[in-house]
Amino acid sequence: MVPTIRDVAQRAGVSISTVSRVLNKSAVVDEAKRERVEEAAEALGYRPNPAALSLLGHSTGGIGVLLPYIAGDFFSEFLHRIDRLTSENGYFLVVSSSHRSVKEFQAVIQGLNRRVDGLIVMSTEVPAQTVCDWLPAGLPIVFVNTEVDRDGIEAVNFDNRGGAYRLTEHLLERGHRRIGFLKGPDASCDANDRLDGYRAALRDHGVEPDPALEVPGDFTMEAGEAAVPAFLALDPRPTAVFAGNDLSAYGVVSALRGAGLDVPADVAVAGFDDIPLSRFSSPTLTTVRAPVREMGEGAIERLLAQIKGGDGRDRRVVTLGTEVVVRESTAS
Amino acid sequence: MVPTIRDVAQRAGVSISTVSRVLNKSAVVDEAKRERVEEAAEALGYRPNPAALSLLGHSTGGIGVLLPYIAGDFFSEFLHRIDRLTSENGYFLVVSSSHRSVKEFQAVIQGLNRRVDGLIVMSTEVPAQTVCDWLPAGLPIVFVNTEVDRDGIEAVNFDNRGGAYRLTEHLLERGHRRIGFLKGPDASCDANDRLDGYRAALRDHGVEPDPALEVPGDFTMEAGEAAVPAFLALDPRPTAVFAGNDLSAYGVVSALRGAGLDVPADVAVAGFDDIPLSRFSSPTLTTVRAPVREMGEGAIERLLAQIKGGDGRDRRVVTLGTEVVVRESTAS
DNA sequence: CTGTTAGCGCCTTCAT
DNA sequence: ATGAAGGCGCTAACAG
Repeated sequence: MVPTIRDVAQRAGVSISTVSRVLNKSAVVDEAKRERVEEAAEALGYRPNPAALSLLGHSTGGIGVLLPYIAGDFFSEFLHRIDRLTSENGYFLVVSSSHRSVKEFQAVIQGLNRRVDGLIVMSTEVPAQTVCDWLPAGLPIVFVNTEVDRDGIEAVNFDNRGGAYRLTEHLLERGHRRIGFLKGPDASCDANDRLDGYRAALRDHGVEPDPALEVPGDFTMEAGEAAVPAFLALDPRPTAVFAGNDLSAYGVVSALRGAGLDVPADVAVAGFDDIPLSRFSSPTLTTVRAPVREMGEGAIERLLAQIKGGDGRDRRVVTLGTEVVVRESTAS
Repeated sequence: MVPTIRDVAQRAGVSISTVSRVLNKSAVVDEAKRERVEEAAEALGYRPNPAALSLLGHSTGGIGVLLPYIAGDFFSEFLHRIDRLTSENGYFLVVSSSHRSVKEFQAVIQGLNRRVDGLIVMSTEVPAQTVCDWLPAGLPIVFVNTEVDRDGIEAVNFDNRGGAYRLTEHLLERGHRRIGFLKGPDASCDANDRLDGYRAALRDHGVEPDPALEVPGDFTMEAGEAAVPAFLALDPRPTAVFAGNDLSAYGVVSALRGAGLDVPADVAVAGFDDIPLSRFSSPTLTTVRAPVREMGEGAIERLLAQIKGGDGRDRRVVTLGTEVVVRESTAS
């Protein structure tokens, strides 16, 4: 069996309280006994039972991370950043990223409740306020890339709208006036913010947004391929397509080529996310880059601050900037 | 405060034992009381404290996953597969993927000990036996892509050596005789198995491996770029380079181009992993595909079987096959 | 300074 | 069928 504090006490010939005091340095203990206890603990390989600690209301040592299912590098990079800072601070990560419904999402988040000291939540479909209502007040939470509809909530977001706005401006500068937009999932706030930015840029440059140019999609490559016939059927045909994310942009590129059109000569294509592929594909893809690393680090830093109870924290939404990356797929 | 079993008992006008019996269906309880208890629990939103359960020696509900730092899709796809099956079975995932040293790796793995019911460990540098020695016997573990040096250990590996062997054969068939090999980290068993496969294929086809053709690397793109001068300095210069993984293969491609050489016309390049980029890059990359999905699902299934105590389990290493994917970068 | 004791929330005998 | 009591491992008062 795993040794308990009692085993250590027995081996050192002291009471369990003395052991506790030594190991937690919570009081002064006779030098000789201290050494005996330390030796005994070392010899037995004693480690306090985390369940007992957390039952006493102490820290669980866990940090929960809830993400939607995200493929690839955003996921791994984000988690990696969090992981580093988390383990450096003696915490471990409890991760969940597969929720097929809001119901399931809620169940997972509530199941995590007393298992972690704090939560980092990326919720693209459920607003922050709702998530908070599922949990006891006082549980530290930092949201990431989530719609925040109330004050007093901490979040690290990035500027979807601004990125889409500037990417659209880039297309306008290149002379495009008929710019198709491939939408993301209806419920996704990322998708909606990007659409907003696209529309706003058009308006601000004197181009009235045309609903016919906005084709439904869901961020998958298949949706990108499926959307191309709709774009090509328009009259006049769009000279550029702004896809809601890189993955679906590749679907668009692939289907356009299938239709005998060249990218960017016949139709320019742009995406959003700057996945690694975008730098290497042929053509390389014009897109918008999100500050993944800063988001991960920012979120965990603010969460740890909340947990450590520094009450001078700023309960607010931080929005990090995004950067337009111009590449071949929108070359004039 | 979060409601305890006592709150439920009080609200239902029964003792806590009765509540426990109802909620766990551990004994027959009077119909009327049962309903009252269920109502009370529902109304209060009662959920047993996981710490208390685990203190009683019951399940913690956690499954630990230890991975080395892996960029991109292998990581996210693997974790995603595990996550799905894990949460479907009512467990949650405790993840750690950043260990800069064996010491730290050991600390993390030991820290996870009583927090989880079982462990999935991918250890590319420390053999399975050593990891087992750090933990109490009896804790369910399944290794993934890890060197196993003793019987009685469960693991899901994939055939690094065979994949490298067959990819080398492919290059030989294309007529290459001077094939450079860009190595991975010395301590990585993946890297070593791939090197083994490369050498074996050469020998089996009557080509004596030349140590000068084996250039050090560490699986990063930078290492790939840095290695190119060494390859080009050889006389005769290699006509093909087999990089230990895709990422470093791209470094090689990039630096070869920088040196004015064409891939594959002047030098063929191949990698290992089949990252998503490989299908889209220019040129598309010849590589070896690992069965990520099967590994994730296989590992978690076998771990759950261990946890559920089915003792008819087969304690052995399962090695999944790999597949050579021929693309443009090695076209004749 | 140090040992004893009372819980933390829950399940599980043990009586009733 | 049900309530009372013991104890999982540990810390934090409380007595010495």
